[in-house]
Amino acid sequence: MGAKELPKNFEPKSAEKRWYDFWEESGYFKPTEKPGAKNYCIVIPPPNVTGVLHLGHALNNTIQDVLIRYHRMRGENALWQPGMDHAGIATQYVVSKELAKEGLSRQDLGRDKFIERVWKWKEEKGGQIIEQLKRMGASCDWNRTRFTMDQGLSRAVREVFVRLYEEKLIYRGTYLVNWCVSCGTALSQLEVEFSESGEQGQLWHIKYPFGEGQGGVVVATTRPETLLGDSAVAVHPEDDRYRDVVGKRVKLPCTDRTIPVIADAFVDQEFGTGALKITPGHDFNDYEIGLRHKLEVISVIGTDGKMTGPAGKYLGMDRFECRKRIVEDLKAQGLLEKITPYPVRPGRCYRCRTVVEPTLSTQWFVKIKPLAEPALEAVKQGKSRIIPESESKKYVHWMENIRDWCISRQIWWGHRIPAWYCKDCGEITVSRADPSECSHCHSQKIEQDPDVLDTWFSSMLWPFSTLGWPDQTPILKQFYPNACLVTGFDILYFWVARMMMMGIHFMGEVPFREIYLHGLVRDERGEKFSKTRGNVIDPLELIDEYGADTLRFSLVLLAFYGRDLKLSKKRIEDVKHFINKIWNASKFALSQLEDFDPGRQKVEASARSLADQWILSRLQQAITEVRALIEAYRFSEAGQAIYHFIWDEFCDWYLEWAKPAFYRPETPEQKLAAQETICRVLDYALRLLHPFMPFLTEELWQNLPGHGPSIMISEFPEPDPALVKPELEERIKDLQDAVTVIRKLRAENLVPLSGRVKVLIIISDDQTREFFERNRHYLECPPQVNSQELLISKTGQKSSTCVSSPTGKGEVCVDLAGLVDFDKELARMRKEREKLEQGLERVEQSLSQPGFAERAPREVIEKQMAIKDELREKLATVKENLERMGKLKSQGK
RNA sequence: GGGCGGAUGGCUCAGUUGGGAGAGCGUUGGCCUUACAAGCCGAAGGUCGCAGGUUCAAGUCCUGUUCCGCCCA
Repeated sequence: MGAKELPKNFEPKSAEKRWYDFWEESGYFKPTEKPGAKNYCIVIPPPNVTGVLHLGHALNNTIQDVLIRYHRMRGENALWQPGMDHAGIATQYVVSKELAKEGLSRQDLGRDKFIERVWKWKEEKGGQIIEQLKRMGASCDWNRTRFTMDQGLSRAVREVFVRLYEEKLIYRGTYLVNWCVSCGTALSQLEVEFSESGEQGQLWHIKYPFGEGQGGVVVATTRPETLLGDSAVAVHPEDDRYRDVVGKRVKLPCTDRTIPVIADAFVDQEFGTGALKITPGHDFNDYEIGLRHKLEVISVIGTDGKMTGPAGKYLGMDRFECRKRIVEDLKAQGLLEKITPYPVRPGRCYRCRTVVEPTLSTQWFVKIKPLAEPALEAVKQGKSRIIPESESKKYVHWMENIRDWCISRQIWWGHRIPAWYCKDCGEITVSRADPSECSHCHSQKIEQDPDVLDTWFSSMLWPFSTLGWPDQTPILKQFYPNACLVTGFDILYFWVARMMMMGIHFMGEVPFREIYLHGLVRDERGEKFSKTRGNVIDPLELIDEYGADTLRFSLVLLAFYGRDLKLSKKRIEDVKHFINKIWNASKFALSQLEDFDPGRQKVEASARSLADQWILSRLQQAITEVRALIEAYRFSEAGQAIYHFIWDEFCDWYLEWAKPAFYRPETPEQKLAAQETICRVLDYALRLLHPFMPFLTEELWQNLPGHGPSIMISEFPEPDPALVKPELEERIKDLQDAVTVIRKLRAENLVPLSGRVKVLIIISDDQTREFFERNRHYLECPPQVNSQELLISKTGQKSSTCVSSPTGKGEVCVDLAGLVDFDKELARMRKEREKLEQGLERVEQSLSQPGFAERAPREVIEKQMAIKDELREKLATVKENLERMGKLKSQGK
């Protein structure tokens, strides 16, 4: 080998840095702007500015990179638009924590100073994830990186808010909302999480005595402290137990109020006592019932989680403390009937895990139905295709049951709501530019709403705001709608649904042609990664240990269509082995190509050997498959197709068959043809693999004779029909079958490769026999048999010391020269016979099935007949051999 | 409670208009065969969750059922 000799192993660290810098400096990440080329745009799901790379990002971005590299290589104008999300609550939390270390709160700093501080934090520590994505090999156009709080994107937010307000699709009102007492802000429904298995709670059975007379009604509740805000007790209208009670009034314990007993069909008669306390101020269902019955809404828990004025003597007490006190007081009054354990599922803040308190509050909302309907239709009509299909059902279901969206948040970091309240006339001014006076009475005493918008309000504009909207930029025209969105199905509602609504509403067209939703990355036991479980794997550590390509390909192989994926070190090791295999095969191939120049040395197709033609034909098949599978978002199968082609076909068969052409060429043309073939196949195989393993493939490709500037901008392989040879493949298959049988017989009789054997192949069909004879070197070459000792014949003269087994086209006999273990061989053959008999029985049964001949299609009948014939022949061979061997054994030979 | 999905060799999963049950890993036997022991060549291993039905033919379609997962209430 010459100067180009490759190192023993692939060294990911140096290759990754080297090639990534090279690509970026060469400007390969930018769209090519080739005139006439198809536009292909993916916008990145913007990671949080506070985020660090986890395996979910790794998967998500690997898939996007596969797509974008694939389409780029197909010659399309490919733009992968990167950026980050300002993550309102999360970022404010991080910076507040930093401040706390200095003994400060955000209130100490004041709003403006705090915001300044957040920006400073963002510049210094935010956005680490961008650098981490680069380590994954992500080929985003980094010059176009956007941030949701950037000026441009903020302008888009304002434009959208104002337009929706003008269209009366945004309104302000006082309703029950999910309130986090710890974060001090309202949350949307989606930001409230429920624990998977429920939590241990209790059910308190409390007696509400009748206002007059004896007795009372017993209610069961998991939240006794809310009774202070009760407005009624409800029972089911058809509940006989309470028929006489409806309309009466009961005394509300711990207060001096009485409340009515009402009838409402919402009540579940089976639950508890069948009587439900109604607290419209602190429960969503009760709120609805309250509306139906015009009940008073009483807030007894404040925004700080402490009891309020209407709670009477419990004023100022924490809500959980109050629960204990209420229970004690009820006990003291003899009103507590019993306590039973009961699993509860309290809603918790997605950010801080505090139990969310439904609270009456004045907030901004988006009236969602008018926006949801077209977005629902778009998916139903296939304008945006959700992949996998099953996910679109969830989308439809969600959209059909969607409720108004609370968009105001009582935090500081985010897009401030562009609404100003007039102190004089009380009217609201909503404006694109900061106003100096009230638009109603021109008073200058106006004050901006202190709240900011839900972070999703800006990210829902991402597919067009990143491209310049509200300006009608050329790039917006070019790349909207985006070709594809790749994201996890966990944010289908949060993000995808909202982008659909906004895209259609403001751009008049769906934001994406296709939406690919992938699963969650889990650990090897199928559990979610979490800090509390302690099973978190840092992708960067994996990259350090195994290389980015290994991680990428591992994720791809596991990313089965529509499923969560279970990652383990073992799977990663497997891919490491595959990479090593590619490396070694390439090393071998390149070592044979040192004197080869594809530009100068033209090879006639006729000079190609059978093996050359075969591997080229198989390559076309691989190309066709990989293209189709990528386009169908079947990444795992695409990866497997490449794996199979490279390992099983290229390495295991072709390289072995090509070796004689390199080591002992019969003619220079033969060697040249093999060189041309190996060069071409390696070139194309690397290109097929490039979207999945960008670094390894570039490293190897740059060593190929006649390579271009970068594999990244080379053309993705297209199948060449002229090279597809199904008949040749069939005949090669016959050879491979024969080789496999020789190997099998050797292996089962423990004959090492060093042990010489004589092989006889009996083939009655003249054409096949002649083909075998002409290509006998292929039977010898993965070295199973010495050429002098291979006999191919029409009829057999089997020696007494041979073992044999049928192949599809004949019979293979291996002479063990006295080494036959008769018992073992007889056992093997009996098993072989048994299998064939079973198979034959099955086929014959299906053939003899009444109606089969009349109703089955001709090709099925023919196929079954062919199978039957083959099995029969094989069975006859085996039976004959069994008999022969039995005789030999009894003769004691 | 409602919606959706899954159940196929020890494990992870393929199986695309119904037509002789597949792959990778693991297990196991044998090989240092000059690209690769991170390798090579073999082998074993499944009544396709259960019960019905449609069909000449069901892992594949229909109905019911059990378990598991996810989402929503």
